[in-house]
Amino acid sequence: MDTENRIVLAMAELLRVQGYAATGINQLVRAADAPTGSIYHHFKGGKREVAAAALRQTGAAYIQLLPLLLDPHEDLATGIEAAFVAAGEQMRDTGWMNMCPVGTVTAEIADTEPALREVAAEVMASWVEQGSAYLVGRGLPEATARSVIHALLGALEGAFLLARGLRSVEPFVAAGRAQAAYVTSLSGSSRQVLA
Amino acid sequence: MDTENRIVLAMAELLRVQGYAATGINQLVRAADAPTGSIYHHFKGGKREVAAAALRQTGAAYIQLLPLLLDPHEDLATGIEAAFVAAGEQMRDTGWMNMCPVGTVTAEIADTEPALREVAAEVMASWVEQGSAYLVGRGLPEATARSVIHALLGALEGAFLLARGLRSVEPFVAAGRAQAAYVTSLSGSSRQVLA
DNA sequence: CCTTCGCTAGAACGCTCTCTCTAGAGAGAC
DNA sequence: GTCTCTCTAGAGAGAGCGTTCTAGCGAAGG
Repeated sequence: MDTENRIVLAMAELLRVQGYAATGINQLVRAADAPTGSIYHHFKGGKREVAAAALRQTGAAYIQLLPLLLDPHEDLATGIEAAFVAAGEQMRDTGWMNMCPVGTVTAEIADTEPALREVAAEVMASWVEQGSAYLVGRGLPEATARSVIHALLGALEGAFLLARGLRSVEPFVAAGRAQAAYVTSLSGSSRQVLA
Repeated sequence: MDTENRIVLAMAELLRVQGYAATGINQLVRAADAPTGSIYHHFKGGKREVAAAALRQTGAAYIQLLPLLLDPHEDLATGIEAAFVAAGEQMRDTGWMNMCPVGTVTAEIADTEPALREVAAEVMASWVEQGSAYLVGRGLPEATARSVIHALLGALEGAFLLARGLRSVEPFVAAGRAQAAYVTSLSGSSRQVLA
């Protein structure tokens, strides 16, 4: 793998685990096994630009998990519940590391690093776009799909946060149950969001 | 107000806005208008101990909002939906600052500051405890209440995160709608979680 | 062969960080 | 008064930060 990619991947991993401010260039140098000079050669914007690249790359990768996890289930609600449980178990099995650098970073830099916050917003917006397109494909009306994907993404990021603090899969199980019930209620007796 | 309290409050505010790693002692000194010496006099553990106190204090304060926001509504689901919308509007009106230091901090320090992570876990556990007690008081069975409060807290923290990145109230509206539908489904036709 | 150029390499700079240390102000006990 | 003790006050140490800079390696082109 080339150096540039190693740098981005190492940065993504560090952001995921400890956020932006706590991640130093020296640490990145060690993790990516690349000299300081190379980092500034490939990313003239320095630490900030490497972080932006890492957020974009992992953001694009993560949303592809949506169809991967939900396609196998004919019933959307069942698939969602299973996906949340799976995410929780994976988190537990990897020592409660947060699985989403975008989530880890957004909170801490939103008011101190405007450029990075915009990158995070861009990534999240693309999640909403692609996610709601997928849900439309699964039979939800456009407006409903947008609302559901917002709720799903929020519940997922929130579950990561709680699980990371509590070191328990319970937030994932509960979130999956709630989102499944919500989605079920949409196609059930009342279709109030459809209008 | 005495110095010790000023320090804790200033730290809570800084954590809320920019997280733990990005918050420096000098910044805290300026914000709390207290000399460096005083900080280390009151908190021998330094920055870490101040942060722990701030997390505990705001954690205790925040859970008290639950009855405050939900008591006025006879229907639990309606109250939840309204509370989410209100939280979103307040966040928008305060310039999209995250309203929860615990959430802002947990992700970034979970793997680098074990002592603080434990404090965050303590705070979150007390939220679950007090929150589920409240929901039991509102008529939910014990096990259901625990699951619901996990889902609610997760959805709330997740909505903060998304809203902070996207600078939009849409995550709050969507989360409120989803959680309301979930709670309604519990007392509706099917009581599957009750067993 | 030699030149060019993308990239590696890491020393060094100026700055900021957390924390320690010494000095003294101010209130209360006697 | 004066002794005591809590707390204020901020300069300074030592480490680490992000970034810049110069030097040179090694493959491609002529």
